[in-house]
Amino acid sequence: MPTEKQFLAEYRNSDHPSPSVTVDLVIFTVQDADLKVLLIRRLSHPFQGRLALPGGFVRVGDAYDDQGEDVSAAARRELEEETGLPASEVYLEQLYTFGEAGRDPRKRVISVAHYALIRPDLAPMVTARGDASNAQWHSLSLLAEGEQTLDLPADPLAFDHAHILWTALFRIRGKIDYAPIAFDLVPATFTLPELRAVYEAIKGESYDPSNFRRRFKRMIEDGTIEQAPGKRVGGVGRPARVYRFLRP
Amino acid sequence: MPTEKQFLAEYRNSDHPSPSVTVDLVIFTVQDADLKVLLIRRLSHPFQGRLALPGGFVRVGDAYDDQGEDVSAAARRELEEETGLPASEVYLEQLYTFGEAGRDPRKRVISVAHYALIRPDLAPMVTARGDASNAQWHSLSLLAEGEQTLDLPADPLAFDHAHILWTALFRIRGKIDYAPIAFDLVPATFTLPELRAVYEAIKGESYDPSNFRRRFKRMIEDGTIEQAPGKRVGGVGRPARVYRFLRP
DNA sequence: TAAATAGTGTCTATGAGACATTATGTA
DNA sequence: TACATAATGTCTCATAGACACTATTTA
Repeated sequence: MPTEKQFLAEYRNSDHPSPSVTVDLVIFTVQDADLKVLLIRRLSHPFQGRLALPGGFVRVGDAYDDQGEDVSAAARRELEEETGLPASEVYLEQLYTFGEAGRDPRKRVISVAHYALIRPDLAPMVTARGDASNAQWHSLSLLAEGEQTLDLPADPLAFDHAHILWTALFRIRGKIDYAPIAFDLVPATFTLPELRAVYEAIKGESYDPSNFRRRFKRMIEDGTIEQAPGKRVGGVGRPARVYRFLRP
Repeated sequence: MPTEKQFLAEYRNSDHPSPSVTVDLVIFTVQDADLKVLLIRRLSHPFQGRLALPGGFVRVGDAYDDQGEDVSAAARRELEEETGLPASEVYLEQLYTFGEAGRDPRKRVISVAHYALIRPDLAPMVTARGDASNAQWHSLSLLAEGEQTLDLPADPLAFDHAHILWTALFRIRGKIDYAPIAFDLVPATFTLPELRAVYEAIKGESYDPSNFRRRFKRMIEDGTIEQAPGKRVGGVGRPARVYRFLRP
């Protein structure tokens, strides 16, 4: 009976074929009360010319003492490569793993999809970079209203990315009701109307301003958000108070 | 510029090393008001002799026209192999993908964890089979009370399986509040006290029988559950009415 | 001053927690 | 009949929806 050490020393990889594993990213932001997602235009086959989610391969090592990068690290790395933003400034979470055979016509690819939330003050930096990233923000407002499929007939997404995008939208719609993810879609200081616009963009429905206010009045009493100095000036109408989210 | 067809014809797999992909299963049942999970005793290295979650490799094909089985199909297959039950009788859902480098000391393995819910009338069949499956039900009642780590010091689980198990428990604790998963943990006909025992086992807290009853009175009015003929006889005390869940 | 938007107050319906009370079976 | 458990009823409080009203800014 070998010891565990001996077993590992003699272990050889089996000869079964292995899949490739990728991470795909559904990167959201809210600009002008409008939910947007970052998509790239594919330059090569397959699905050449189609819009697609940003993503890439998980780097795998075959050395005994280096198995490569964590899947979560691959997601962070891709996020930084695609947006130019440090992952520390972005909310990033694993979404779901899409592992249907044939979802990539080239070979067996299993995708661990993630979603990310970009604050609107950082969103313009993503598309204003000089480098070769051809990523653009695309509005989801048309889709959110009709609850239709996310495949616009005129411009369907590559691979199963419409399915992934729909899954991500469904996830944040559910999660915003019980987790403070809306604060990752407003600037560090924000007004209650701005926060409400995030909820309305994600849920695709309007909220009563008064009742929405009351909902966050409790968070002020809790100490989860606090009033910040200054007001939002410049627009028409009464300026709104400014708040800051205190991450627990 | 090649067409997509030409591109695919000329496509060759890159020479990057690929990971192995497995599915691991967190299989729950509730017996005698007690949440239980199905674990196997590992017979070989690594972690020989330790308890572990059932699981296995996703079968991957390298032929152009056969990329192997879907990840979800692999989970169903493993579920049937480990339990002997048809997957159609079991609730099965993807949980999370665990892709940390080094989580398997042999080589890079990415695990797409799933969880399953077995009705208590089927649970005895899982462990009463003649074949070589050395799976056993293990109670989680000790762990649920103290909210401690799931690694019992005396018998820690193999790999990162304690982490996976904790993630699954956390998931069903949240999901039972808004999805009808409790009905997958009672027989086809059940009493309200039986259903309440499932909630109490999963949440690790007790429910007021009266308020719990009111909560499901609405489902009777909705038509999501209906009264079934007969009563639960045999025990002491007043026999309880029997209900049936009408899957929407 | 008018328009626009921010913020407050109030009425009501619904649902949950706590707990007393009644009903129906078995030993 | 005593006991155990199922089922019902009630009181109270917290919260959400609807909506009327007040406050503060700009044009």
